[in-house]
Amino acid sequence: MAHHVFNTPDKEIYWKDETVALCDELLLGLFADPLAVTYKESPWAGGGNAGPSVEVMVGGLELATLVFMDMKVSAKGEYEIKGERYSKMPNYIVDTGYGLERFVWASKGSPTIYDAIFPDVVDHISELAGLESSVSDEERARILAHNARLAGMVDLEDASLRDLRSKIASDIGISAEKLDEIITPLERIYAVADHTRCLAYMLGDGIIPSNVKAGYLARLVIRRTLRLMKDLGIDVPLSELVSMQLSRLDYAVLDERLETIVEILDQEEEKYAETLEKGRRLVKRISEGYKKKGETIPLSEMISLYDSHGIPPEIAQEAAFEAGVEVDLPDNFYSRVASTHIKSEKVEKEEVTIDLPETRRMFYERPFERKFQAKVLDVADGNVILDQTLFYPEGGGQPADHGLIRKGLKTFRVTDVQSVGKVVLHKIAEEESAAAAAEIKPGDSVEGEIDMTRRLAHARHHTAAHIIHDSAKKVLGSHIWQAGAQKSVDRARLDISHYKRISRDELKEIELFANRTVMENVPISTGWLERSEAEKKFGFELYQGGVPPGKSIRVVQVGSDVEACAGTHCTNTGMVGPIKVLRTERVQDGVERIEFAAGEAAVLRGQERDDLLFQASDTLSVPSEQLPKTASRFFEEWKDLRKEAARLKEDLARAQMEGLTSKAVEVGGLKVVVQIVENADVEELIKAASMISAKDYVAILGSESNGAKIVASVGKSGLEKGLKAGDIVKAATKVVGGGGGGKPEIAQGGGPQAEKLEEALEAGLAKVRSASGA
RNA sequence: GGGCUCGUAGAUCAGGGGUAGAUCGCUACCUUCGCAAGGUAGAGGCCGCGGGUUCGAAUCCCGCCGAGUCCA
Repeated sequence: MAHHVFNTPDKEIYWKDETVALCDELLLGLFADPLAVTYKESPWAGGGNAGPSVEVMVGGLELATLVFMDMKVSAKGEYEIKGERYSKMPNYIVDTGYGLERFVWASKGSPTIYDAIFPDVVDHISELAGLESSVSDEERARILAHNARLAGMVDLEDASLRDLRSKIASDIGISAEKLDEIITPLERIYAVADHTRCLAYMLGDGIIPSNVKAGYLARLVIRRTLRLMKDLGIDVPLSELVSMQLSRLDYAVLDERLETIVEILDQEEEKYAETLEKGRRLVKRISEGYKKKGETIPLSEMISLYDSHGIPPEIAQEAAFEAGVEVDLPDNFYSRVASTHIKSEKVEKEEVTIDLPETRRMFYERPFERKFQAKVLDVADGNVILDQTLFYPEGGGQPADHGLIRKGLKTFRVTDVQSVGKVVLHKIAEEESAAAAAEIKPGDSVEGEIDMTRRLAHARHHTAAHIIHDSAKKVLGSHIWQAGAQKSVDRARLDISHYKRISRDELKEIELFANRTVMENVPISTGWLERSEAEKKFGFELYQGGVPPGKSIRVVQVGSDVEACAGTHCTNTGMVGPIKVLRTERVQDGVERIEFAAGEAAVLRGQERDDLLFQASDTLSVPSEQLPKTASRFFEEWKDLRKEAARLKEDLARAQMEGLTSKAVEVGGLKVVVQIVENADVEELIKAASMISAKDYVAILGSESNGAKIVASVGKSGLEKGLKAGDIVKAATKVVGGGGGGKPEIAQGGGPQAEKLEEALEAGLAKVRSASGA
């Protein structure tokens, strides 16, 4: 229950005093005791606005909040509330919220609001948790009532929950522990009851859990509820409880919707279990690391676990404890997390207003006319403003029209069209804008001409977007809602709300349905309707692309799809031409993007794909039908060959080893092999070298493959003398103009000057000589 | 919209410029009347994709794709 009052500088309806007076009147009408009513004023801020607020309490129970918004966020504002700066607004608004259900509670005298509103649900949850119903137990009822009254009077921001508890306990005359023991499970039950109902509403309204925005809120509620259920030992799927809540909502939920909601919840429950499981493993690994070092897990690690892996600190602590490591976990954990996030700066939008009469927009009545006459009202910053236009300004995901503006024999290209307030701006091409400013003057008559190819491509994509949206709804379910759209000349995309990835088969079906709608060639009707009338007729599903302003809205009907839409459309679905779905993308959790092309663009995109097929089948010399089979065959063969090559290299190295060791020279008491191995790559050299050094030789091997490659390895005796393979390689590769390095046992390197390979190996040998003290 | 994390064997993950690893699972053999356990051997990797830097990239840089998570 809420109502708003908008006051403007010219017209004040009512403000604080009168609002409170009205509230007082209402309460006195309902309650006999005026002394039980308390008003408490405090600053309020939220959603970019702020102002004073008044809490209305009866017997400790907050029944209503009266908010008086008269400030907005402003970097240079003179008031500071909750760490943000605000300045006064010209308009001031009264926003009151009366808790209907709280009134019911207050009048019924039940122990808590939940017992008053949905006793059956509370009973059911209590039963699942193995607790007796609270309502029947008189002592509990008394304690709860007392608790509620006192809790309502204390501002939680000022006092900690623990202080509050002990105060209440002593008031009632029991120990704080006893109070805790009674209240904690009950609080959880009420919380589950409350959260599941909240979820019933949210999901019933079509919100899909996500990692952003409202969907994220839904996910948070789901997870919190799951944790509460676990604490209570309730072992039924969350979807069961929410279904129960849904069944008792005041509006009917369709079976299909219910099925979707159950699926969403089950999926969320499973996902959360997975996240937690993954989290526990991660904590265990991290714990082991700290255990080895004999340290406790620092706060920074806990924050990172929560922040980037979603592992609640309690669960992390539990898992760490199991691994035998202590955790540094302060009480104000969550506010510590918050402080690591930098507050995003809100940019104040400068409202541009142009003081010119409204531009008449003719593109709705005459959608396929190319040319029009108009009078110039103004020219500013390369923008021409006319009294009327056929140019469609960018809006609703449809880009602006392009075209020409003619004055006499001079023509100027229009490269952008924007709608600012009621006025349409025609942007002249950068390089022509100076000439246009010189030529075109207010009062002139000009002719406009629309680039119809571009306009039609937009229209096709726009209409196609409506058709795809409709098809997606048919294929995926009625929970589909448009979450954004963008059209262009050669492709378009439509974002829809959906709780899982669209499968390849579903995508094909959507494409097929869409093209059937095209082939049915049904007329598209567009027209202006009174907002309330349109809503009554078509429901809120009209507002797929957002809620447009104004008293009357433009309604576009494409087959079974009806939307409020300001774009330019085809006249019938056949005009759209073929629709080709190109791909899907998961733009966020819970939002799928469908990319598609319509009309000529669809044909072109199709041809591009055919080209890919032709090119691929051409290189493989097989017909395209056999591409998948051939490709996988080649891939398998390639893997086999790779393995075989590795085996052969090993064999080859082994075979070469004997020949190489027989040519060893003695340097400083070490047997050293210095050889060029023809046609060997690095891998082969490494294998050979490591085999040679295994027999306690020093190997310096080189080959020419794509420049000079040099590998050195040092056996046991060499290592004992402090000889390092890396040093040998570094000395050798310097000669061929490159570099190298590695471990003491084996190292590799190379350089571009292959002709100096022999010299390089000599340098390597010289290094051995000097290092071994010979 | 912004931040953070992660893509390596069938699974879970190490490695973070220098010959791709561990554990579980899988296959074969040994042991057994048979199974489990144990022992031995082996198979299994475009280190997500594409660029760049480098003598050399799974590793560093950039872009893309995919997944997760937190915040407003």
